[in-house]
Amino acid sequence: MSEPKGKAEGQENAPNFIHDLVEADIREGKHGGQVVTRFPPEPNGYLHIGHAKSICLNFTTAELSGQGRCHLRFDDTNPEAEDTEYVESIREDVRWLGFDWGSHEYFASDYFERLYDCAVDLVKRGFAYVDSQSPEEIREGRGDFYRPGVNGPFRDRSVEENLDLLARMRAGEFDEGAHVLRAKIDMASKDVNLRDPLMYRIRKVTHHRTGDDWCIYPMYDYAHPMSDAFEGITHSVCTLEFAHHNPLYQWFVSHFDFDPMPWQYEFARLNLTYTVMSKRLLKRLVEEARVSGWDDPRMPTVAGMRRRGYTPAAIRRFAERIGVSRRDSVVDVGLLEHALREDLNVTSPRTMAVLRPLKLVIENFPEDEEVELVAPFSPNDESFGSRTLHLTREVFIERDDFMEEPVKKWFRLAPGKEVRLRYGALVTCNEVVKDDAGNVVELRCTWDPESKGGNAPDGRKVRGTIHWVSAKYAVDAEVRLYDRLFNDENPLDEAHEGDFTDRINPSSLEVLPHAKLEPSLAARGPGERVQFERLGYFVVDPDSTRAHPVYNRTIQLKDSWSKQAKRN
RNA sequence: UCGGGGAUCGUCUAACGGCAGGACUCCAGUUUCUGGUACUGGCUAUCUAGGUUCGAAUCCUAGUCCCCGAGCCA
Repeated sequence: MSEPKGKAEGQENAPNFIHDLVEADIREGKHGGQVVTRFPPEPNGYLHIGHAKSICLNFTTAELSGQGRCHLRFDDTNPEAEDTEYVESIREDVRWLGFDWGSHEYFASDYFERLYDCAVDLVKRGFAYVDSQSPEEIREGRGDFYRPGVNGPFRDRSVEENLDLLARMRAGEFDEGAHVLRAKIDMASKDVNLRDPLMYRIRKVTHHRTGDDWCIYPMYDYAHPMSDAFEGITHSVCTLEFAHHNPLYQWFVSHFDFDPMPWQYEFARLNLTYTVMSKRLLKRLVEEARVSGWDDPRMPTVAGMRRRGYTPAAIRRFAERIGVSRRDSVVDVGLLEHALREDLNVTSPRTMAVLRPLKLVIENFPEDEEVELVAPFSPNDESFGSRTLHLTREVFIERDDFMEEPVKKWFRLAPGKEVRLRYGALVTCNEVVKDDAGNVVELRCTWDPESKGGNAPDGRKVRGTIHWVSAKYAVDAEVRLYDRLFNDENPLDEAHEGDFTDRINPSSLEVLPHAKLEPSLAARGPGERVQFERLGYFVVDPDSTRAHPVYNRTIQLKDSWSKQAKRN
């Protein structure tokens, strides 16, 4: 049965070689058609967009099989780095992204006893031994890329002695570094990972879950494949830098009778332009207070993106679009931003807010009069409903929407020009009021009372439409304007002088303390997303209160005018 | 001096010996009470050199460049 060649024509399927390969396994009935994957973070930090790619991959791969499942497993084998704080944030982030691991939440630390038993078994069968060399001696004995390693003096200890030593390691009789358990493989292997890799080390450190029950902890290389096998993982998906571990992974699991027998597959990790992704660097940003924390809206962490106003759907869509391959790549952050706008465009109510207010007085509008206007929350979707706006004698408009000496093709307000106040009325600017320093402080206009709602009865075309807020009803708010954290497409580019923190965009955050909101915006709670018409998408920050609303700019609308203006 | 992985529009990615396709970006236009959205059209790519073949991004040979690997981290 041959598939139609190529997917050309309106291909909706995201390119994804892992999916292709798993689908082939399902077709062939491998593992009885079962697909079990896992997302295995170490709880030592916050998840970022790179993890999100992996989460999406693992969960969607499992979905390929009708009865598949994806586990959430915390790889907590290094007690020094880990903490329950991170466990909770990871759970929250995965859930927020829209994935459900059901009852399949596991910890590598749950397997400590079983891992130990398996280690004892390997010792008994002559596949592991206790090495009592110092760390320096072990490193020396391992050789390097060009020289094979050499067998150490403890490599041929008797099974009895190894068993005794291992038991005493566990019992806490030895200091850290005194002994380690090593797999007995091949010190001369071309593959450095196979030169008797460490399985256990002594660490007298309290573990966030097992407390002081253990003072020996398994290494990733041993714990990870075994944990996969314990859980019945069929497809163990990880990033490319683990590719060298595959032979070792297979070595460990093949010494036991697991069914299914897991296999490891590697894909290229995500890199984004204008972004740093490594935990180490993100940590520096936090510690050096370049950002407000792990959930700073400029951070590529899931928590930061959530606070920024990203939607889970946008992130999932992005992950699907960029595909999965084995090629090192740097994805243009514009792709992420596009996926974001695409989702926000169809999910966000339209509202009006003025970021940098300029007062506009309608001189022929009676002082105490108000005009009620019904404005839809969406231009294309009636289900969003509408709200009532009040046009009053004094309104605020955006400073950027007025130009005293307009450039060519300027559609907005200028002396003598007529514009539409969106859903409001047509107004013409008559006079510009300035302060002593020559700054424009107020605009005096007249309106066409016949244009209530926004259109003139004579049908004349008015090109410019600007947003506005009634001065009488406006609600004061703080608006935080976020932009890309770095100026440089590749903040880590070594061709530059200095360090990546020198490439931080100084205007990645601008706080506007006195923005003016339409009243409907004051009642919204943290996490609610809206569009400020003509400006961008915004989200209510957790800092927001009824008395002091705070909105974060998620992303600007595409702006072909500013592009054109730059060319002029 | 070793081993592994990789190279296709500016970016990400398809094509598995048979018309180099899609998405983003960019450009031009239509619609529009958001200079938004939607819609239409357009530009742009097979690392290099040989070879096999009617036909090569794909197979072969030789090279070039990039990434990863020598933690008692994951």
